[in-house]
Amino acid sequence: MSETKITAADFDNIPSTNFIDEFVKEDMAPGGRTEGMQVHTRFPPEPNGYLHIGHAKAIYVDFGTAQRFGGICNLRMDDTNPTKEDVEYVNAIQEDIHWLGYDWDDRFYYGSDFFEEMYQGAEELIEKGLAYVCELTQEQMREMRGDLTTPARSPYRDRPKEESLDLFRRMRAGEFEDGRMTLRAKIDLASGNFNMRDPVIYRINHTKHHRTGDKWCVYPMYDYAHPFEDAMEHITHSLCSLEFEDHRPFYNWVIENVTLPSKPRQIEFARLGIDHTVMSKRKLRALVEGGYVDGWDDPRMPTICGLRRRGYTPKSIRSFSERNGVSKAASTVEYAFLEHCLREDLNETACRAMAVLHPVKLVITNYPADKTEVFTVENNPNRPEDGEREVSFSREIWVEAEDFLPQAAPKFKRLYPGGPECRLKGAYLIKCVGYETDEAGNVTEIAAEYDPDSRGGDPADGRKVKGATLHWVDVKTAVDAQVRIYDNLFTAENPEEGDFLEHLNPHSLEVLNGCKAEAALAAARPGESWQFMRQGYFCVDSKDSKPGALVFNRSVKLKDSFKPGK
RNA sequence: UGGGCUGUCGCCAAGCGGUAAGGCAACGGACUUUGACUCCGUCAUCCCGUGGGUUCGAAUCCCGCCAGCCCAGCCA
Repeated sequence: MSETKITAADFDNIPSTNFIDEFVKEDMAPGGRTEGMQVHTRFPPEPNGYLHIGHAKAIYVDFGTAQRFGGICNLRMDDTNPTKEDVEYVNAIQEDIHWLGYDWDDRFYYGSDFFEEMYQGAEELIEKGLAYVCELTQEQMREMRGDLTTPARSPYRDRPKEESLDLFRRMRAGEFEDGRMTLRAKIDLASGNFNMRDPVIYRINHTKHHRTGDKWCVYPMYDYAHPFEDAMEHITHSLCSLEFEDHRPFYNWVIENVTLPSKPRQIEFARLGIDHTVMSKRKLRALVEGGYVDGWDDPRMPTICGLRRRGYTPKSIRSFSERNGVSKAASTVEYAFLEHCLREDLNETACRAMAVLHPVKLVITNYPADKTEVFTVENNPNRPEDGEREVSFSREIWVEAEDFLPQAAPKFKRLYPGGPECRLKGAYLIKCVGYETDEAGNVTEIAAEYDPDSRGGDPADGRKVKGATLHWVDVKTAVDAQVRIYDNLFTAENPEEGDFLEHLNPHSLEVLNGCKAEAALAAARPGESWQFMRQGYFCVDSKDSKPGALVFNRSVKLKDSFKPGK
């Protein structure tokens, strides 16, 4: 995080990346609302589930905005509803944010840190005649809320403040059961904005809170708690998603009417949507609890932990968030863009290796049966500093089934009898001379001849190689692996429409057993990503991989310009 | 139907009165011991949801209309 102190005069020199930056600059400018202050934001998740890629955008907006302006960003667990929240999630949330590469130093808060102050603030509102205890039941309140054109009502609205104060104190003391009464802000029952029709700001709930235990039985509502927390933490800019735009008038009402140490400003932006997946916690939870996926960290999930297990890197997710931009227009980004950001990072950093997903044995008929050679290949052509590794080669090797065809096909420049000379990456040039099949006609073995004068892959006479370069694995030293190939979790572009479970993709997971990998991969570590030549990027599974039993998750496939046929 | 917000290329997104950035996707081509990467080129000619208006001049200002999203939890 940036340590630089920025002065008001410096703000003009910081380029704006989005409309929020413009607002911040306006506030920080001479004469502005927060002139002379340090930009201070916060990321306020409710600890009731795991973080997903949508949160990654919010994290980027909250932490990133602070960073750009030399400011700071707090992490706050918004835990004002004990019936939904649990400590289980608190640690996972912190871990995910750190993994993404952001840090809040010692500024870690809980909304519940301010319960006492919030309570005092509520008494202040009562004393000012701006809040009252309402005894309407939930059903009655709903009935009396009015509708789009008729105002709401409450018979308790004009109750003397002494009476409300007494009742509110007894609410806190635990005299009443859940739902018996509420504290409401007294604003405008006829407002076109329902959030201003005397919103409930405190409710009774005798559930044990994950942090404060049984200390409280009255809890503040989000709309009251959030501006309060922001002000207590001296947040200058409270960035949140679009659905809270309607709540801003009440946010400001609280800031204006309760004695608070600072006056934050709420700015809303559009939340992130990605096609072929769902983002709401409710739906993600349904996928986990319904057993449709393996858990919150299933590699198909858009959760941070799922993406991590899939092989996504923090850098790729940050880049995705940043390059998506921030605006107020509801958007659904294509999954292809997320994939692009990952490829971009992995192409740079992932070591190459050879592995065969659908192995077929290829016998080099003119190569001695008892001979083994060792070739040296670079780990990453983009980064010579990553070194080289050795691969063994002998008469029998595994090659990819799709690299062979019984006969020629348009544009196909790999193996087929009488086909072009192909290069075995780092080894020799070969030509296919035949093949064998079983009774069903499946190819069981391919026969080829090699050119002994092409050691390393370069023909001695310098002739041009017509065929493609193929990856391969020596049969003698190959290690077995399981490979998991993933596809979209949903077939529909927007599964949010209707019953989202109807759009589940039955082929979102394909498990391949008996895959062959080169010997060096036996030492691969969980979480490491490799590029298996032309097959994509694969991450060693962090849960199911054990020594001697490799499991790879394909994070993303490579782009492929080869289109068979014509 | 009341309130709030949004509408610029298939998907994101700049643009803030001076004559439509960029990225992804797509499509050509070059290069290549990954049909990857990289590189070059094409991709909103009377156009910026739409109809008017103001102006020498508008995607940008004004008015109307249309479409989409959010709000009637003692959830966040």
